[in-house]
Amino acid sequence: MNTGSPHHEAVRLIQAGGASATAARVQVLRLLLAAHTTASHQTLMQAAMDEARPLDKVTLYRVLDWLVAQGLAHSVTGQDRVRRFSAVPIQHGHAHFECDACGRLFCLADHLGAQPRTPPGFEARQLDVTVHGRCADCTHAGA
Amino acid sequence: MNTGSPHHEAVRLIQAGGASATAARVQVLRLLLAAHTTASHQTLMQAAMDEARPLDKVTLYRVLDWLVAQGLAHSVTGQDRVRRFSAVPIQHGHAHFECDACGRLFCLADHLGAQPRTPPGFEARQLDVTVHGRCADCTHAGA
DNA sequence: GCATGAATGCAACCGAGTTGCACCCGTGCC
DNA sequence: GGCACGGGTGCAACTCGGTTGCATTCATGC
Repeated sequence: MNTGSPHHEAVRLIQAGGASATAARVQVLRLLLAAHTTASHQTLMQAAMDEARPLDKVTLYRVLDWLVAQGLAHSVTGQDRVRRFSAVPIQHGHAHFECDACGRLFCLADHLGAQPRTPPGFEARQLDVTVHGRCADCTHAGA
Repeated sequence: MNTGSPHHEAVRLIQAGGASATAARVQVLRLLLAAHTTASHQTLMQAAMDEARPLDKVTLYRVLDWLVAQGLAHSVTGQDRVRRFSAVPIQHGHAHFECDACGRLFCLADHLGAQPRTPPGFEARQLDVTVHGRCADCTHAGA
């Protein structure tokens, strides 16, 4: 198979779960795979527009939710209250980096540290670590 | 001084910065101090209503922003995209616990683990750790 | 070809948060 | 006492991310 093509890679990933690879799903997943950082709903809308295949915003929300439910993407909510999505497969417990200057969110490869102790009775299930600061671009631009 | 009275404690904290302790500021800070968990904007609106001293929502937003700017409160944005506020003084690097069942956010006393490694060029400034799971109330209710 | 269900598109809606502006009220000055 | 001034407050309208309801389209199995 042609794993070199982002399009076919997206189709392959979607069909791997036995689901039908509809145009919208393939397009969104392809855009997510192509994005180097996480992508917001708005970014994806714009990207779809740019390639002359505009997506309905509701369809986009539904496709994104579906991708997250399928484990093909994951979402992070930034400080600006905007959800951002990434096609990185869920490595449970990977950290994020949020740039305070440009607002972009990056997935970090590094694993997490120890989980903080929770009060008695509290049942911890997942750890969510976000590093705030400046991304390489903004550090460079500001220096 | 009467540190036993939440009201006077709030007045003292506000005036410590040389600012005027207006009714709205004292009321909001008092409500925050009285809350055992973090409080959302809506919670505070309701609490103010309950004590027959309703607050304008804009005033509340402005007072909260002011309190955060003064370092008298801090805000956390949950997965539900709602900001929650706490009067706990900023101990840089304290973690939060977000209950997936009831949505409440708690401040954890425990310190954070090691900061994940960031890619080259990235400048880390602050670490934000949130544990997801079920709070004591929800664990108890669900069992 | 046709029934069926999932996926899509459109419009209207919701809720958190913001902005603009008028008003109030305490303070300093004459 | 009257008045200008400025910070704080209240109201209304707005923005924006996201959701819901519903009709339509499309793929799929029979």
